[in-house]
Amino acid sequence: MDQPVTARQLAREEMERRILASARQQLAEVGPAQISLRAVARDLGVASSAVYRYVASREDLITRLIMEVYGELGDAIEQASDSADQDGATQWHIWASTLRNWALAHPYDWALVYGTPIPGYTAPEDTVAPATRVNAPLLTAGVLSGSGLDPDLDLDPDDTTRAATAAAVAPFVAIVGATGGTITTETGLAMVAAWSSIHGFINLELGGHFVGVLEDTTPAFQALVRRTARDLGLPPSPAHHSLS
Amino acid sequence: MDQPVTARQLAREEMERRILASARQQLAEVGPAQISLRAVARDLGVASSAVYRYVASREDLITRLIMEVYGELGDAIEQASDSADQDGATQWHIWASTLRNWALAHPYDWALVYGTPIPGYTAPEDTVAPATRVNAPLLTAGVLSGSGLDPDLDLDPDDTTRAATAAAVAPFVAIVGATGGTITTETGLAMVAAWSSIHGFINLELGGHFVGVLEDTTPAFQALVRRTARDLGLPPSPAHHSLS
DNA sequence: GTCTATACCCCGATAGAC
DNA sequence: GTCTATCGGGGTATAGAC
Repeated sequence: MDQPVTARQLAREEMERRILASARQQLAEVGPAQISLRAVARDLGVASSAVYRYVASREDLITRLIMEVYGELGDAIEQASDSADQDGATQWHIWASTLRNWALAHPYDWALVYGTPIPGYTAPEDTVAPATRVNAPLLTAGVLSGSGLDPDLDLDPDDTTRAATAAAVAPFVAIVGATGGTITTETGLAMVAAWSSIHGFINLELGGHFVGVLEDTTPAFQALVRRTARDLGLPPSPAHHSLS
Repeated sequence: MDQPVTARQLAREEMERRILASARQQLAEVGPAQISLRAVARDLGVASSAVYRYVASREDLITRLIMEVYGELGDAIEQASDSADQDGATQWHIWASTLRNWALAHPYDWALVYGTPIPGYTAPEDTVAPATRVNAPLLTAGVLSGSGLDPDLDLDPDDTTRAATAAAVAPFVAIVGATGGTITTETGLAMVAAWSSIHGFINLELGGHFVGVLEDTTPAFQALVRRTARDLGLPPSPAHHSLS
């Protein structure tokens, strides 16, 4: 089926690349909800109708942007993850710090994928796979398998609640199980909590909600990461000063 | 200075009320970034120029919306807070649950104040006061003062980092101190972490990021609240089954 | 594959009559 | 205080010539 690469194909790919790049820049200037095909066309110096040869609609453009952003964030996460030893606590620190640093450096890209959903737009299933990559290091690495989480950490008030809670996180526990590791319900809950706190901190920081509350956000975030590492049952690691 | 209430004033207040109500509805339909004065005018059946007699600009309208939303959320929080005993752990559970339930019931209102910032819009200082009310119960109530946080919970790797961390949360510690309570740096950090995790969970849930990960989000959230209560050093409370 | 032209919408904000 | 009219933009998407 695949023809050898023709000049036509190369030109098309180049144009697609330019369209995406222009849209990315626009995203950083006006935000996700205001992205428009016409602005892309203006930026590239072509007629707006020409863009429709490469992008089916505005929705399609946004979908591609989302996949590209997930891809780049996934790359950043993987690259940072690979360049370190496999110590669980270290991996966790690296993952969290990389996520935050990337979000601070690319706030609109972050908002596109983890911010307020764009009204009237619903992401197709194509975006699920690249989204998974971002969190993959946490599941596949030894982050959780080495968890020495306190087994007597019983937070559930009664058996009924305990059962409902176990059922609630079952899919997550199964996902981790599919990667080879095995975790308890309690560890799954700790993971969701840790994940939530990282995202929450980043979003609160980006939203300016720490102004007047935190003098310097970075040490507070580092403390948060250390706290969650402990909650995850990860053994204390050596210094992490260089992780921002 | 204040004149007795004239019919003119009543009419004006009624019109202002309608404009805000219409904008609120629009917010729920098209999202914060797409709110427009013209749509409000259309909705109310008046000329678009007439709206400018009541609202100075689009920015002004958004600011009023933000203050109104903060006000309503603050009301909900205060009401829920007052109708319960003053046990710290219970207050924390109520605060977190009320926040989440309100967010799930009013996702666009939530997004307006805690979601991705609107590009090109920066909130004036008028919005700070109503925003504070939402978190007030956590500071003024005995939530933190009764904290029996483990004093040997030393998460900081060295003295330099410890000092930087203490300086980072100093404003927050001071805010709590101004309400009469006194907390340690460690408790302040725990508070920021707990706050972050609640917000993060809500935003991840609203963004659909728990689909396929959590079968039921409510028990997971309850477990998160219990976990953060423990992190805050709050003594375990009796049952909280009815808090959803 | 790109163009012009078009149909049919949207917006913020202001001027001036009534 | 409301109106019409206007300036000067913005947008999605398609049709049809080249």
